[in-house]
Amino acid sequence: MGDESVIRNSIRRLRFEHGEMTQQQLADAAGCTRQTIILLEQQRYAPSLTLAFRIARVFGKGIEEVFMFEESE
Amino acid sequence: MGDESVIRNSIRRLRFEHGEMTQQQLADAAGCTRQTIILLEQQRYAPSLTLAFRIARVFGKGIEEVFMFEESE
DNA sequence: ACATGATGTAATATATTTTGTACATTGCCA
DNA sequence: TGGCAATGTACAAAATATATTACATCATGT
Repeated sequence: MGDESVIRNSIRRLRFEHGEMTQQQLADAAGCTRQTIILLEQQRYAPSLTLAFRIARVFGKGIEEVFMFEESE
Repeated sequence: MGDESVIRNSIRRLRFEHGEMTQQQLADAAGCTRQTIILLEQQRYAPSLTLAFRIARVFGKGIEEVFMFEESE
């Protein structure tokens, strides 16, 4: 899928809205590494659908409230 | 993420509900290969979040209407 | 001044998703 | 009967996501 569609996310904001939750705490809650959270917050890549579900669930949100799909055109 | 959480999907059903849409047509509309659609319909793996968004969008649905997160416990 | 916790960087290794290609099967219809 | 469209299988290769480890920086509190 060599397209230019991009996925943004609000992880950083949500983390702070959840009592200054730490990257490490989120990683633990979502079952991934802190490194992964860092890269996601920096919008370096889109997560797997599985991880997206898990992260959204930590915040009690739906996937599309956390991750935004940005069309190519 | 070596866990046992599983993602199910309703692609096959949605395809038929959309005028017997062909695997190839869906693949084209979603910007992936027919092979990928086949494997997804067989629940062989979870798609990337990007592809999940694209497929859902082809059907005019939200991600969570097409892909279901199944908790480990 | 020092220790500590939170964040960031970098490099490499592993896992997973997606493609590409080639071929098999089945059902349909001229 | 023969051809074609739709689906499926198998396998290797490419692309991408995630983990691991180790170290850097900055702010805070003592």
